[in-house]
Amino acid sequence: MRKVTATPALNLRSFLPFRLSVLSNAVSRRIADLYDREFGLTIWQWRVMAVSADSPGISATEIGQRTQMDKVAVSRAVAGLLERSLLERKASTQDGRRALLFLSPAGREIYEAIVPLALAEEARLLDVLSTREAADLARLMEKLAHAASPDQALW
Amino acid sequence: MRKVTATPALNLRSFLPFRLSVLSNAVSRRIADLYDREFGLTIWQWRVMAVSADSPGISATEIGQRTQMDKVAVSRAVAGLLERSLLERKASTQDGRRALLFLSPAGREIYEAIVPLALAEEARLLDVLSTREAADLARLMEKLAHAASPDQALW
DNA sequence: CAAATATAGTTGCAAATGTAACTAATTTGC
DNA sequence: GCAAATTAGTTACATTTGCAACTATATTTG
Repeated sequence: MRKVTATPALNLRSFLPFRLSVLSNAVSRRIADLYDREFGLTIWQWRVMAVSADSPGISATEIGQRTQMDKVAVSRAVAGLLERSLLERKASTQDGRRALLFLSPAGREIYEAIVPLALAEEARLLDVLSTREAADLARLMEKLAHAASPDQALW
Repeated sequence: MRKVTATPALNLRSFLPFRLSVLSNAVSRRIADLYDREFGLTIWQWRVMAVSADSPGISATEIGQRTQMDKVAVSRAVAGLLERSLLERKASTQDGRRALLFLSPAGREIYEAIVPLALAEEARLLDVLSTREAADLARLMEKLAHAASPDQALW
């Protein structure tokens, strides 16, 4: 009797990591275009602005934790925003290493202009799902996030 | 009566494009580590190998279409694989511009070693979902893919 | 309280990536 | 059947990214 060693099939098109990557890139590209075209911002600058708006006085390290950016990426995004005076920085009085970050008035203005556009873009995507489906998706992604990175909360 | 202009809330943590990006990165990182650590392959080299295994004699352009890689990325991944003799290339007799790509025996050997590991990694993720949930996820991602990129099939 | 260790953030350098220009082969349209 | 336009794939250059080393401040420990 001949031994048959079947190679298990791997079809890229149905391989979850591949699909996730392609979908995420397609979605990101659309909104990155939006931020860049309209406001000259990178995705990372936008993320920094978003958490700074949410938590004025946040530090770069905390931004990194919340946004899953590494500290170099945060540092560079912050530098770009300071350069354009969209962000303001004060040294912490308790800890001279930390810098507290705040949106400047100009930064807040841009932030408030972007928010509705970003939400509209998200809504455009979610429009193809029912309320129930959108909730399911969030729940399933939550589970996957936990499986992919058990030790740390991803968001 | 004072006019109140409420800024709509945007919480990064619940913003779909952000979540997708973070989840996709977490998943990709795990499997990229696998390909790299064990076999010295990049994700793009792995993708090229996967479609070459599936469709021997495929061209670089077709690989790009199937994997959503741009042609420069394909060209570089192919160059790296040729360099290591994991891939073989013949000119097409019908069209002198096209190059037909095949896994070499060594390439096939590596491919067959990776497949079970990649599938195991995928299974490890999908383990946290029921069969039903996994099917739902695939369906929801399909819908989003269509919404994100209406003109072209993403996979 | 001084030395060692840890943390916040930046900088420099190498590798990866994207864009545009290019070569070579093919197809189109007159 | 030949000039113009198109397509496959590579190369060159600029930009982005990731990692390690660095500076400066804070904390720990003996």
